Amino acid sequence: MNQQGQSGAAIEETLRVVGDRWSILLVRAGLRGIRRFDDFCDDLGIARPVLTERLRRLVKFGVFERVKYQDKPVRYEYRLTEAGLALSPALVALVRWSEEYSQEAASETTLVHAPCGTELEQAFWCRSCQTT
Amino acid sequence: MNQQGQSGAAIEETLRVVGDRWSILLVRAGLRGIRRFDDFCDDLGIARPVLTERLRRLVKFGVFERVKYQDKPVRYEYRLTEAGLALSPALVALVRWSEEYSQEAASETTLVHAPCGTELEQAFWCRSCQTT
DNA sequence: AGACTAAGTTCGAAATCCGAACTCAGTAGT
DNA sequence: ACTACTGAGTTCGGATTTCGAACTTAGTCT
Repeated sequence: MNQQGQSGAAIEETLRVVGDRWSILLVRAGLRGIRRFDDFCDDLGIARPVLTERLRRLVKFGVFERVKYQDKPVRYEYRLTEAGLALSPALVALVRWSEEYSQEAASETTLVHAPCGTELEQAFWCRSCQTT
Repeated sequence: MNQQGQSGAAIEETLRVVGDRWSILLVRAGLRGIRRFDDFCDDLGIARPVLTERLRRLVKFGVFERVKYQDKPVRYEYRLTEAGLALSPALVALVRWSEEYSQEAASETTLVHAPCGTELEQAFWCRSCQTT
């Protein structure tokens, strides 16, 4: 396995979208089913004005979408888009890292292969060679 | 594939270490071979006082180590530790995301399987079943 | 001596973040 | 019809972070 090309702008690009202290946490909350403004607020302890700004930005970048969920008093909630869901491999990698290398690692999260129960590894996979 | 346990504190843990605007960029610079203070500074355009603070913190958390590389005028450089290198799967996942979902995606980075030249995918791999 | 290198520090100005209180539209209870 | 409540925000002044530019320190090179 080797690296080619200059991954120059690629990470900057992603970090421009989710590279602040809250956005990744918002995505994780979204993955856990949180959708409402006040719930994000309570769950993360983020300040309201910052939450407003972050959600707007994430909507602009296509990570969340703002969906009307009732009319009488018009109310909107925020749902992860396909692009937002696609961030989960990155989140998984970050969780993994804390489990293996963080000193305070007190967590127990594991991903398990449903058919056999073995803990999953995250690896590079070459589909044509059928090897890692 | 299914998820178990509450990944509650796990991501917060990682983000406490690399969750600011610069740390992940510093790790990426480290992976590209950058080691010296001024080079990090020039490469990222980070303000010097912030760079000082970030490197110290990353050393404290075991991502970089501060290594003396000459005596006469005592000079130190910063090298990624094993834990720091272990962040690369997360970086790869972030690069991938920008390639697939970012609007401005102008990048060309690919990881290639050296033996056969096929572009690598990132997937979950169950070692015992030998399947994804 | 004078210029240069490299890793930081110091400083005041600018941008962000924060909590707490407020707005707005509508609903529910008495 | 008055009051209380809900939920998605906005407004505000103060605290924290970040910034760029200039400075320091120790030692080398000419």
